[in-house]
Amino acid sequence: MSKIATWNVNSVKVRMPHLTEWLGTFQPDILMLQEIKCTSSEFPAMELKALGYHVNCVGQKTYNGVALLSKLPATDLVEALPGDDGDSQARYLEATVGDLRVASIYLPNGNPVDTDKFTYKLAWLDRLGRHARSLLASERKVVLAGDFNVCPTDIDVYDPVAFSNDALCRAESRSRFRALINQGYTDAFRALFPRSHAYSFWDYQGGAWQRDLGLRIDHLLLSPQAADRLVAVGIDRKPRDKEKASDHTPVWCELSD
DNA sequence: ATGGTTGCCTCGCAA
Repeated sequence: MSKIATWNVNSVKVRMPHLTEWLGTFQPDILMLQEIKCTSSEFPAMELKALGYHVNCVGQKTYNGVALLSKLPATDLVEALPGDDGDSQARYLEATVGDLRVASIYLPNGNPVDTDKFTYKLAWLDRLGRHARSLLASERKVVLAGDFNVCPTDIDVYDPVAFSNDALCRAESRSRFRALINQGYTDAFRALFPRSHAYSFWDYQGGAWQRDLGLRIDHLLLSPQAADRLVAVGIDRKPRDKEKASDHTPVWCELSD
């Protein structure tokens, strides 16, 4: 059995106490991190190695940044989403861990929608779609995990009307996410909880966490070979309830061997 | 009500 999780930590340096505690109690085999908000050389690799994890990351100064923690070593690393050599933002890390091909993804937010940020997001989603198709063709167990910054449907957002023009909910974003599903990827959480309103992100503002005004934007997408092994999935709300919490909380799944 | 909060080598920007 493998426990695989994704967590947008919103600054790994600030979140190290929560991260180390969560690793110790949950004991994931693979954890994909987003928004580490530091360069690769600043990443606290030594402390995480001391907890029994192999550490790989793609960082940049101030913004973005993704990482991969794994109990088994990671090989054959791809450190940027293929398809645009001019894209220098640290948003993608893919590797082989055991018999899994995994990717840590931090998709562009895309707001405001009347700017080039939205154009960049849609282009990034198109690139991800092309690359995801090539991964699917490998017929391996693939897990695309991360902060997709897409609410797939209206049940994934606490106020669909208020968010209807937000980049996370716009039809252009949802159609591209749905295209991934239509290729053959399974949204792990939705596969086992078809109707539940469960969120992975709550804004820091306005008491959103206390009022459960959230969005489900962190996802685990499984290739058919991985989806056949899916035995459990969940959203661990406990870290979000702590002092100095990230605005996201971990999403996890278990795959049988 | 154009508010509110967090993190970043900050005096605004991104989320």
